Amino acid sequence: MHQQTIENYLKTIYHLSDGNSFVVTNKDLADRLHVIPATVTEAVKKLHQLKLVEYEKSYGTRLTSQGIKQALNIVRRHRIWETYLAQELGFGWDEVHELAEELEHIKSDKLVQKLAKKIGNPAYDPHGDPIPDEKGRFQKPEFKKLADAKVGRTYTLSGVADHSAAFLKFLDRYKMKIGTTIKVVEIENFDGSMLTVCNSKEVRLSLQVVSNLLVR
Amino acid sequence: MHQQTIENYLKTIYHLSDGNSFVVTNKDLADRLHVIPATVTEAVKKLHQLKLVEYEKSYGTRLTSQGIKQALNIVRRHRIWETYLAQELGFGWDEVHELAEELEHIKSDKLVQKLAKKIGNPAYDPHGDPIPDEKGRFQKPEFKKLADAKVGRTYTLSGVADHSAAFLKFLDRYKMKIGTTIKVVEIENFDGSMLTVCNSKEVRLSLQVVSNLLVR
DNA sequence: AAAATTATTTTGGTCTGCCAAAAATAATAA
DNA sequence: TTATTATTTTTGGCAGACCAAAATAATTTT
Ligand SMILES: [Mn+2]
Ligand SMILES: [Mn+2]
Ligand SMILES: [Mn+2]
Ligand SMILES: [Mn+2]
Repeated sequence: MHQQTIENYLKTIYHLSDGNSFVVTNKDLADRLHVIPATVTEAVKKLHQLKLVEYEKSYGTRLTSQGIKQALNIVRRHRIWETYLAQELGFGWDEVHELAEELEHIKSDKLVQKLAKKIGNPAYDPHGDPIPDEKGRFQKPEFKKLADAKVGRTYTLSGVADHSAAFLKFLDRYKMKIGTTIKVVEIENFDGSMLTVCNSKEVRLSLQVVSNLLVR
Repeated sequence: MHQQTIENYLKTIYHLSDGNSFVVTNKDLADRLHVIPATVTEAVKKLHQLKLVEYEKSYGTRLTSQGIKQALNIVRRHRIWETYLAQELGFGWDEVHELAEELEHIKSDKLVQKLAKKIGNPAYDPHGDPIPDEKGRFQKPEFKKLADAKVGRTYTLSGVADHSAAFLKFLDRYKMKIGTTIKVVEIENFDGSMLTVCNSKEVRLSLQVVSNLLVR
């Protein structure tokens, strides 16, 4: 099995199982990886032989501890690259994911280590996602959706649930980024939209938007 | 054909034809790419269909202008990465080639452009090889082998003919790098070795070594 | 000019990652 | 508890990148 294929499967299983080792379904994997379920069946069998996943047929797949370890390493690489590209080379947070998707497969721990050092071993990537350290450790931040926030309170934007370039560019237009404070002025309970104050301006944000903004 | 395969073939053809469009032999390609000649036969046929090479059977292969263009772009990427890794991330000149061999395939001109800018759009890579610009232009420096140098003269190390880590580390031990001046004190015509002065020290260099040192 | 050597191409396979369609299993709705 | 629907697995195939061995062609030696 090609290393790159393995890595993409492991990372995807990891994300679908929400970081923990919940069982992941073949169809979900197929959808995320843009292949058909039959392809996934074959792949997870091979991953099983490599002892990277536990696999019970017709039930699902979960990472073994070995699998988690590798998955975390790839996640680390991905997020280190994203952060590096943004901080060191001036890429926008809407551009870094696609590039990191390729760069994460470059096989050199030394390189990742140097990149990380250069940007000061950050704990979070440009989207607010935590970066595992060399040993895979990280504390997951306690976010909540802005959609679940209370009127009158002020929050700090700390993450995004939607990583699409479209959404991130939308946020750019409102100068919203990780760290921006958002005050909830009023919630329209007809459509769930929120009136907020953001960069000293009043902005109305749709339910779509506020449920993809993660705040603290 | 996989893009990466194409790129590796084009780059190798380019190097084997010494930058110009000399005809390259199947066997030479096979040796450099670590495949057997039969594989090359298949590959060059496909490259021909893609109009990237001219190919006359049982004669050889040469890059078309389209092929040269692409080859130069890959060479550019490779050398930009090498320089970036060395200058910006502190990798040794003996380490950068292997990494660049992977990184050169990341498909983003914007990335390469940013890397290049960060290191000041250099004209030469850490081994003294010229870096083509975005349009593929570069002037090839006029090197000569130290082996062909004259007694009593002083030269500047400007390139290396052998890019192996072993050779580069050897040079490191003598603190020789691009820019170091070398004075030829004496040539032993029994074995072709040279007595030189290098970093204010007398050093005897074997024929092997002096024929891989390119000087100006 | 033969003979011997070397290079190239052809032919028949393997392996990997994928898909389409059919068959087998769940899971859900009626 | 049947149907109906959704998911998973099996089966048979395809394309790409490769190789081994045999068949050709070119080059070099004698
Ligand atoms: Mn990403
Ligand atoms: Mn991210
Ligand atoms: Mn190199
Ligand atoms: Mn180089």
